[in-house]
Amino acid sequence: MARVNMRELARSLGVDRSTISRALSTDKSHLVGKETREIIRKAAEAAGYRPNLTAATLRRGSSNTIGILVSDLENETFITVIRRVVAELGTPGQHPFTPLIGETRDSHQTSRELLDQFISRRVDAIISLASSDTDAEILSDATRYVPVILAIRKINGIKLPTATCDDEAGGAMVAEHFAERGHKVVCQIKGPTISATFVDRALGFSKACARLGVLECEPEIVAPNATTAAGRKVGEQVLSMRPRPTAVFAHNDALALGMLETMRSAGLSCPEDIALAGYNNTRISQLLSTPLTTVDYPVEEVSIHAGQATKSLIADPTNEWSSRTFEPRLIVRGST
Amino acid sequence: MARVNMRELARSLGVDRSTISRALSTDKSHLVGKETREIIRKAAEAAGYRPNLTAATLRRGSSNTIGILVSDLENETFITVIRRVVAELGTPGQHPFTPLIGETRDSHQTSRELLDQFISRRVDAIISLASSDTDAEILSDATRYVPVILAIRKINGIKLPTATCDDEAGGAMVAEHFAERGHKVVCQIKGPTISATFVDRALGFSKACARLGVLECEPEIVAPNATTAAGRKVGEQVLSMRPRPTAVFAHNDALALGMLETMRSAGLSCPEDIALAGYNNTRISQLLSTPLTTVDYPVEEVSIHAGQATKSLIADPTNEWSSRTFEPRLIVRGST
DNA sequence: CTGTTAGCGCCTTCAC
DNA sequence: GTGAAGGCGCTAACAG
Repeated sequence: MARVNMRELARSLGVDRSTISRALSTDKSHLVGKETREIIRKAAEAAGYRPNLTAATLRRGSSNTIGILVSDLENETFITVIRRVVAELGTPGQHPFTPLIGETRDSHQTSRELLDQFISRRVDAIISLASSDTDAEILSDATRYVPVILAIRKINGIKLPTATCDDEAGGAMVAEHFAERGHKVVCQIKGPTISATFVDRALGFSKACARLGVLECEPEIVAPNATTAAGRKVGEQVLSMRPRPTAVFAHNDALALGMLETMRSAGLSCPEDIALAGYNNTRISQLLSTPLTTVDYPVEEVSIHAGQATKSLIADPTNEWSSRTFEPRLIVRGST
Repeated sequence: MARVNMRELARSLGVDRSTISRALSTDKSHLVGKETREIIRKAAEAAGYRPNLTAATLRRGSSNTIGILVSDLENETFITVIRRVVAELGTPGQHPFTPLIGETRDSHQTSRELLDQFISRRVDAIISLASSDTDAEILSDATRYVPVILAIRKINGIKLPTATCDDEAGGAMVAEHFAERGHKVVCQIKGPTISATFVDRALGFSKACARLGVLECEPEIVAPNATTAAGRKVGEQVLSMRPRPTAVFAHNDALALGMLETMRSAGLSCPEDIALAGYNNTRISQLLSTPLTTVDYPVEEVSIHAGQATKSLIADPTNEWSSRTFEPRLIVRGST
């Protein structure tokens, strides 16, 4: 694994290391004579020279890297936001920021370790799409070293720039829709309450139900994860409720999918026996046998705001940056 | 953004930098007196000391990091393999390897840039789940600096350790199944031919058709991407074929999903009007109104083999490591 | 436009 | 069990 460094390259060309450095940099190459620059570039290419970015980072104090924390790589909404934010920050090469992606799977331990890694590798900013309330401390701790931006999932009682969706409004929309359709007895399949997202969806839904005189079944149902598998499992609890709800609000599309599967196994049809709504408007939601009523997530706005906050804070960490909440939109389809 | 370094920490405690280094390391802390070690650990914690891993990497020559190249973060099979391989290599903290994930979206340019980044950041190994034939050169070039392992997608005519599925066999299985069901006129929705995966699936299917006397419609249909959107689009070409095929083999489940949607829009039902098979056995495939016949991908075996090859080559880059091909399995469901 | 020089923060050999 | 010292490869002052 032969590795040429600047010193050797310089020696072989009879110039100084600093000239090589300048010639190969994007922003200082104009300081080098055109001919010299070309010679150096060719020689570097020929020698298979690869700059050691860890050395550059050490020297420069910054790595041109951003850390992205995501709770679940199988969640389409997260992936869309990651892509959009990465595009906003510029592709590697053109723009300077290379994204480092780490998946937490909602493990506090993993979150802590990945945050440590990011900080220790001197990322220029951290964007968390994985924040749960239990991470409040480690995340605000991280801000002592590097700007931290939250997207999708906010944390209450912590002052960090955040781009998120008005989940309370989203939950309320679903409740209002159920009421309009004449449902009297309903229930929620809640996502894990460590995430403020799900707490807000639940709250918005419950408040609206109370206001509209719609009954929410007891006991409350909380899925351990916001996944299809979990939805399938807790779906059985829903079916055994008495009185049985005629409409169910699942806190995301994956949970709704699981619920749908359980219903199918039980020989129940949707929406005739039980109406069902999800959240996020993921691609599958419209491909199902019964297309799913769901809440469209303002992915675009959230991504752009998060990306711009990140850029601004990298440019100057003392910049003030406001948190913003964007509006969701109800999409009515065949399942309700 | 206050950052304490070893030197300052050492000064404040009246010990030498090297003692701090030893006390805080996992493998050399036994060289430090028990008391001193505890004092140092506490002080580091209190001061918010974060080791600068870029400096450590520079000094040590290796980063305890592996680069993972993936073509599409929305592809469930890739994500499953990533998770499995990461688990195989150990979680950060416990084990030494932190995964850096980069998405190429099948762009040669992006692949090249990410590879450069990985090499320049001195990753200890690169696992590519994104290899297309056009990347042959940059990938084998990368092996001059760091071990490169291919998973899922192999590249023909390049000698790299590879863990993949026997896609030719998988394609043949589908053709045989179609023949058994009595189909005489069939077609394929092929994935992009830059990936050997799809070339093999096509070849296996075509060979078996020829052998079994099943007619493949002309002209061949190749989707620009292996996504649902692309499947929906080329699906229209399929419907306009004359004679119209009675069975369609889509090269993955996402393409099949798109085809299914196009069929539904055209008022055709599956399998009555057209039978449909996919590939990968992704979770949605069994959740569809018409559960999809598909080919189960040997995810577990591929991941384990790739992970072990990676560990072995990190330990010693000169280790011989064989490529292996694992067997797929046909899953027959309602769509055929 | 190019060379000289110093040092980023860490780990490791060597000495005691 | 601890200290001293050098250098990993690079960039940014400063000089010329």
